Amino acid sequence: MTAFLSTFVNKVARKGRVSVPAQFRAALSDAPYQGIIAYTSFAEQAIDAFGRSMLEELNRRRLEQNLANGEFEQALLGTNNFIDTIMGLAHELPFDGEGRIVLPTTLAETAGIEDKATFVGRGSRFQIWAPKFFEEHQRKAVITLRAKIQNSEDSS
Amino acid sequence: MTAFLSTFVNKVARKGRVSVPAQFRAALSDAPYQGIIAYTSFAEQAIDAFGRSMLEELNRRRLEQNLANGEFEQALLGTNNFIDTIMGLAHELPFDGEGRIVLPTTLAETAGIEDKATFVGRGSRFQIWAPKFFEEHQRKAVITLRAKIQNSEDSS
DNA sequence: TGACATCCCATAAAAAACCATGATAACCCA
DNA sequence: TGGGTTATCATGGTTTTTTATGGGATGTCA
Repeated sequence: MTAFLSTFVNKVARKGRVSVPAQFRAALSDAPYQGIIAYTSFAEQAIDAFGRSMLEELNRRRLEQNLANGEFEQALLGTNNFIDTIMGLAHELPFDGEGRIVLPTTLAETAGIEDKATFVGRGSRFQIWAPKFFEEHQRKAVITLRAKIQNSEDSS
Repeated sequence: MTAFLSTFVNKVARKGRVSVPAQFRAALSDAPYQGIIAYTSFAEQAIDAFGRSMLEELNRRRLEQNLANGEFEQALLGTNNFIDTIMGLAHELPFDGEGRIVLPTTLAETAGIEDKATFVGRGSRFQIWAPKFFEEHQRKAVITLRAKIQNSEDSS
C-alpha cells in the first residue's frame, strides 16, 4: 500500500504516547527513517502528518531550484513562505519498537486531543484529530457534499 | 542532507554558551567539521546558520556560475555580492564536548538574545532567535499563510 | 600573572529502547 | 466449514540511554 486510507481511533497514553495504525506504518515501511513528520494544520483543528521522505523532497527541490538558478539570496533569505514556516512548525516523531509516537504537548493541545486520537487517511498524507472534533467535521462534510450533489442533479 | 526541523528553546549561560539541539547536531553529524556557520540575518532580527557543507556548496555553485558565464574577473575579484558579504560576516562556531556553541556577543546583541535562544529549523539551514521576537514573527507568519490558504480555497 | 577561552566532569530530567500481555484478526488443516 | 493455532496489533509498564545544563579545572596568550 502506498496511500493513507481509512480512519482509526487509538488510545493516547500518559505523555501523549499513541500507536500509529499498522496500515499507516505499512505505507511508510519502505522509507529509511521510521517515523512521521507532524505539524498543526493551518486549515483545521487537527494535526497534519506525512512521511519524512515527502518533506525532504520538498526541501531538496526548493533548494536545488534556487541554487541552480543562482538565486543564492532566495536560498538564504526570507522565511515567509510556506515551506520555511512548515519546517519551523514541524515535529519529527520517530516510531518506537512497537510503532508508537509521542505527540508533543503543543500539537495535542491545539488539536484538542486528550485520551483518544483519530487517525484519518488523506491519500499522500494523514491527519490526527480529537475524536469529537473529527466526528463533527465529518458530519458537516457529508452534509456539504450531499448538498452539492443535490444541486448538480437539479441543474442537470 | 538531513533537514533542520522544528523549534527548540534552550538556555543561554554566561558568556553566551548554549546547547545546539541534538536533532540539529544529528543533521550535521556526517560533516567532518563539528560545528556551525552563523551570521546576522539580513532579513530578520535573528541569526542565520548552517553547516559547513552548505557554505562550501554555495561557494562551489557561485564559482561554477561565474565560470560558465565567462565572468573570470568576477570569479577572482568579486567582493561586492551576497555570498562574499556573508563570508565576511560569518562566524565559525565549533561544538564543545557536549554539543554547545558560544554565541559571539555581536551576534547575540543584534538578535536581542539574552538568557534564552530559540532554534528554528528552516530545512537546509536554521535560525537562532530571541524567544519573544520569534513568537511574534511566527504568529504573523501563520496568520499570513492561513489567509493565503483560505483565499485559494475560496477561489477554487 | 591575569584575563580569556577551551576542556572535562557531574547530574537531573527527558527521551528512547526494552519486555510483557490481552485482544483481535489471519491462517491452516482436517 | 469449523475449530483450533498462530501471528499481529494495540497497549501498559519498566529500564536504559541521551540530553541539556551547571560548575569547575586546565591551558594559553598577552
